[in-house]
Amino acid sequence: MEFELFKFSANIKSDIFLKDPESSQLGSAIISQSINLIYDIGFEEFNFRKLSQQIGTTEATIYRYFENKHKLLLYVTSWYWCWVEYQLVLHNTNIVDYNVRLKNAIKVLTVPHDHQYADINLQNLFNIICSESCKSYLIKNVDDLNKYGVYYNYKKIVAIISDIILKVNPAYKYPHMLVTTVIEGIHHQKYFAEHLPSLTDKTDDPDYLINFYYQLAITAINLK
Amino acid sequence: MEFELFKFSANIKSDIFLKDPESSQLGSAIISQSINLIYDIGFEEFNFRKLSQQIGTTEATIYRYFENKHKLLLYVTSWYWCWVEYQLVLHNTNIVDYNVRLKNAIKVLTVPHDHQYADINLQNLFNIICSESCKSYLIKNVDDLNKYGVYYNYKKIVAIISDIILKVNPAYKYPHMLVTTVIEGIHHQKYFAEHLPSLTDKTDDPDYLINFYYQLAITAINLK
DNA sequence: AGTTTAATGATAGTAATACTATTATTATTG
DNA sequence: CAATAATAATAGTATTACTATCATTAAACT
Repeated sequence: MEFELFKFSANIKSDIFLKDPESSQLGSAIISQSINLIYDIGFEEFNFRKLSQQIGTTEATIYRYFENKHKLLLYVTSWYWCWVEYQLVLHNTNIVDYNVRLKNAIKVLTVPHDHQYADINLQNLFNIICSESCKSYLIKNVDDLNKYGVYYNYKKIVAIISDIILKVNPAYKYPHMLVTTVIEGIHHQKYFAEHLPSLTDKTDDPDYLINFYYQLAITAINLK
Repeated sequence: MEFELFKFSANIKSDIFLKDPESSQLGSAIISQSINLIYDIGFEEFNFRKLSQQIGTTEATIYRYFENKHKLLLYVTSWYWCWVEYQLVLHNTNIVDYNVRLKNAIKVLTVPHDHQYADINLQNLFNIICSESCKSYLIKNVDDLNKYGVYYNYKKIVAIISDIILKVNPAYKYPHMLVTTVIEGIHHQKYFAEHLPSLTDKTDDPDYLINFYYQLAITAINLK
């Protein structure tokens, strides 16, 4: 009999999938292998035929779980935001200082703490979050999808961190803007550091990103 | 006989195209109509067949100008950065205060000043820059493309504004990071305001974005 | 144990996409 | 007016993004 403090289970809107991938081993394989395959070949080159070959199943079977590869990306990014939510709870329980909470949040958003969770490679996941996650909403049918609540998990993280900001300064006017600027900024800087270094300023300090965005945020928030 | 103070001509790396679209009327139509068509249907739905029908030419002809639709997007985004460079010159000539220069730069990045240039709809262009431009580098072959200098125009804008920042504070450590955070932030906030409003904080003030990012930048830069 | 039900595998097929190739026609240049 | 280049017209191919069908296996119920 196992004893678990937190049982992590992704809380993802059912409109994203046709059949819940958490309901079967094959479903789990679809998610974990998608992450690895998208990491290897990129989302544009990724398709259900290649994925089915990697898993050892058929294209038709994967289509029973997801309508198309875009919905799968939506699932993977939602899973990531669930994971972040879980990490935020872990890192911020019993922390009373909201400045520290904010810094911890930025820390969670900047590095994947662990290497592996169940069969999911968190390093690969974080990598594709940086390079592919914005493709889940930068699409023509974003408004339709949004009606079905498919961006719920991202919005929730933004709301949680916005609330921390408002605890630091209840009069601050732009908490959501600041949060999304920091989140998307982190993703971009990670990507630039790897591929377009002249667009960023990577240093030897492993915490340079955390420090940059924490400084940016905290000074903006405390501006009178 | 026409008299022009500035003759605007895009300075775009020839590796992006097969045949220079500025060299013919058809080429110009390819660019201007691409912008309108991508604006209408989004980059994923956009293809050379639809574009050729809109222009009244054939798919094969467009393929003589561009290898594929991704290169065309690269051309359009590069054209935008050329336009921004031109606007920066226009707005910052004779401005001595570098704080003002920075604010003007952010202004240029936030709103398309004019409505139309030649046959190009600048409103549509700016709109697709916000939603599609990051797809020009968030791709698997980014390193190959980068070797050919296809991101030259974006890098140049980042360098120009970074230099302004360094004039404000020569000791500032992260000028490029700050500039790309602001640029990509502006694009995201514009998009969120239109499609995912709970991720941003749009106000009645038409200058709220300019003010937010100028404040953010200037306080970060002047931090001792 | 045996029957129903559900999930997956195997296979096939279609419409659309992303091109490439070929030849004819028109426009431009020398 | 000839030569050259650009475009139009047409056709064709490989791949992608699915959908459909039916056989097989596994799970669940009685």
